[in-house]
Amino acid sequence: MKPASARLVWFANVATGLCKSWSASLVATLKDVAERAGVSRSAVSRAFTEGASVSGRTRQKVYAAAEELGYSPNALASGLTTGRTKLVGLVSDNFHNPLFLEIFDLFTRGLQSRGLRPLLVNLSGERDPQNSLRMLRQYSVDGVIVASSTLPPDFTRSFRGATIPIVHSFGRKAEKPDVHVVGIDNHACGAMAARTLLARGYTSLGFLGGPEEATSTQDRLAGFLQVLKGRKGISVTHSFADGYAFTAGREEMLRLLSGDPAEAYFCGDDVLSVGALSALQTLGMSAPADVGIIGLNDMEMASWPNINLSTIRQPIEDIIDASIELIVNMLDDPERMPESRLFRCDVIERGTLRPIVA
Amino acid sequence: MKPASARLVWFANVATGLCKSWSASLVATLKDVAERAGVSRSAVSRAFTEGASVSGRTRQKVYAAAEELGYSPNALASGLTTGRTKLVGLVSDNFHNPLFLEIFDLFTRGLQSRGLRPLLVNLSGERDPQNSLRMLRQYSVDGVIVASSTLPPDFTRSFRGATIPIVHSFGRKAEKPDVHVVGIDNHACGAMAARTLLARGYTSLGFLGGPEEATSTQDRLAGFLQVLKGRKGISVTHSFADGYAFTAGREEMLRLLSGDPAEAYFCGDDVLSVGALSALQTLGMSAPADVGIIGLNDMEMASWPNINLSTIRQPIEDIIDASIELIVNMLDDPERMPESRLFRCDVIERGTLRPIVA
DNA sequence: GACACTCTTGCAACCGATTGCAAATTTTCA
DNA sequence: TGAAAATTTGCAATCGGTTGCAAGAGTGTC
Repeated sequence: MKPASARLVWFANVATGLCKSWSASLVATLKDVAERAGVSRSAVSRAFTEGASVSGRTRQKVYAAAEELGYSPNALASGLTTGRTKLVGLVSDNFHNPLFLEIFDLFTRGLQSRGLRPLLVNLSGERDPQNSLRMLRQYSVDGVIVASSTLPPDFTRSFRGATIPIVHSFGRKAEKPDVHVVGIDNHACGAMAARTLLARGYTSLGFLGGPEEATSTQDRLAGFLQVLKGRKGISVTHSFADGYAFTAGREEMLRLLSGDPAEAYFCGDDVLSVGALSALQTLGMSAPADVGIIGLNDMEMASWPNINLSTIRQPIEDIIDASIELIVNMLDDPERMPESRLFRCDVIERGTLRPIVA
Repeated sequence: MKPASARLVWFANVATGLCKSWSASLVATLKDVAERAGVSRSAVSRAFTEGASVSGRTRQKVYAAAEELGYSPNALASGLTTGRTKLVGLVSDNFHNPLFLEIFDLFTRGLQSRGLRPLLVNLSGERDPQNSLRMLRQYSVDGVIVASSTLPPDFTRSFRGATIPIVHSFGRKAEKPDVHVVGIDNHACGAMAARTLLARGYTSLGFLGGPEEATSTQDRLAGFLQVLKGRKGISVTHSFADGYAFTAGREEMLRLLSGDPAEAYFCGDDVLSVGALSALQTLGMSAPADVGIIGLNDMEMASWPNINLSTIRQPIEDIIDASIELIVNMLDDPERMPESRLFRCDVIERGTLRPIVA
């Protein structure tokens, strides 16, 4: 069970060129490098550790030997002793909303640029966090990012007991959250949508939400209603789509249009809006001529000229940057008090709402 | 540096309830379980190993102790000795084509269901595989899946030297590939597109491809041209978009329409087609009335009623299943001869081509 | 040249598991 | 009942690193 180091040295003595390709398969270890450089294993370890006590001369020798052997330190072995694996769990349950491709792109790049590695976990309907938590603990991840706007509040709560740094991105804000939350104020966004529609003179308004059990849906609806409640001359209705997905939005809008639709709808997510627009189109209608539509997120597709959706922009770059920053800080200070970090949203004027009335 | 096991036992003696929450933070180890169950560490290890030699009685004792301590084995430590981490590198450079969200969804679920964990690597423009390769080696991944239809052939070639199981999904087929390739026959798809357009009576045909350097673009074009070359009465043109993305497709189609456009275009990817359709719409035109469009992939969006794109379906589920199956097989037999595994594509008739001429 | 001080280095224990081997136990069968 | 066979168990070495500690080398000063 120890051919690697033995054989390696042999090849290393034969020819550097050959060695290079072999070292790739029978991976070189600390010990191999130490022997080749004529120093102790500790010396090699220190040479690869920022700020460790090594002389320049030793470091040179070590680097040279490492280069020849194609050595690079085993992150898992070092994680075993240091307790730092640089692995970060990236947990999500939304693999159907195109926005999340943008989100994964930003997360992976952000983590990579800080030397962290995303271990992707697809919840795919699993509501019990215990399995994921156990799995992530098995891999000794340094931290966990949960990216989801739909998970029930107790999902992340389970992580509280475990002293594992966690941030919930796109989660629900709270005065005293169980874990760090980075996202937007969904309640305020709902209110913003309501005011936007009012300013354009709509008097019969509808909320076409995502799944009723999603916290984001609940909060957006609550904010929407709070602004409108009790206003005279304004009627409000609301209903929910089956999920945050195109088809769900389209179906629900088809259903609404078959009855007595509102003048304008606030859709709980852009992907729902796009579904709703498709429903309009199918019935020979369009926005804003027949029905006004405002979405939420400003996903890339919203700006496509054939969609041109008026929406509320959620600053996903800021949210993701802040999430990563929080995780990184927590690596040093895991006990840090959980806080909610919220970012402002803005209305993006495009072509699915009629203009503001004077 | 060894408070975990020591303290843990103490708590375990005090109260099981308390212990549970603590064991979550100061993670219990093999040793803790062994002590609590009154057996050796080997026994505990064996109790958690499928098919190891343990008596039922010991196993019960161990499970009971493990349950009380909230123990689950450390995957990294075990990976260190067994050489199996159950980590699989999932490498991609396409985070802008919505199709890839579907692809990531399928990959992560497929891997997870086989007990493997995806370590996501975002190439984000990096053309040199050495960095990723080194990184993946550092984490001792059991295998690597490269999911990309655009990477240059020598990207995966670098992995050949390393005896690390690798499959290239959505890659270019070859007689004797450097690594396993799973995907479609892009050349055949190009030919299929050409024949589809001919059958509908188009006489002036265009290829609107993705990036010229992408192997998939090159092969699709070659197949397209091969069918059409030398046919009299048929004219062919081709050009390339800047990337596999909406905007790129739209821009290129706008450019084409400002000149002397063909009667029908084969777009190298659905997302380009959607961009092209948007361009038509902007200029007050539509498909198939003014220009015919056929795409490739059949991404979810292609079936949305307001897009309704005629396209060639790529069976991504099959491709992904086969890729995972290959990786799993290679865990046992890493030296397995690389092969190309190709799946058939089918034309999906929707609304952007005129009907077949009699 | 001797002494005190700082910087380097190697030894050896450790991280949390696995596993070959031999001893101890149980089972089987005459 | 007893010996042989089969099963279970623990010891100790190992995987690839890290790190506290003490010894060794190097520097500066008088």
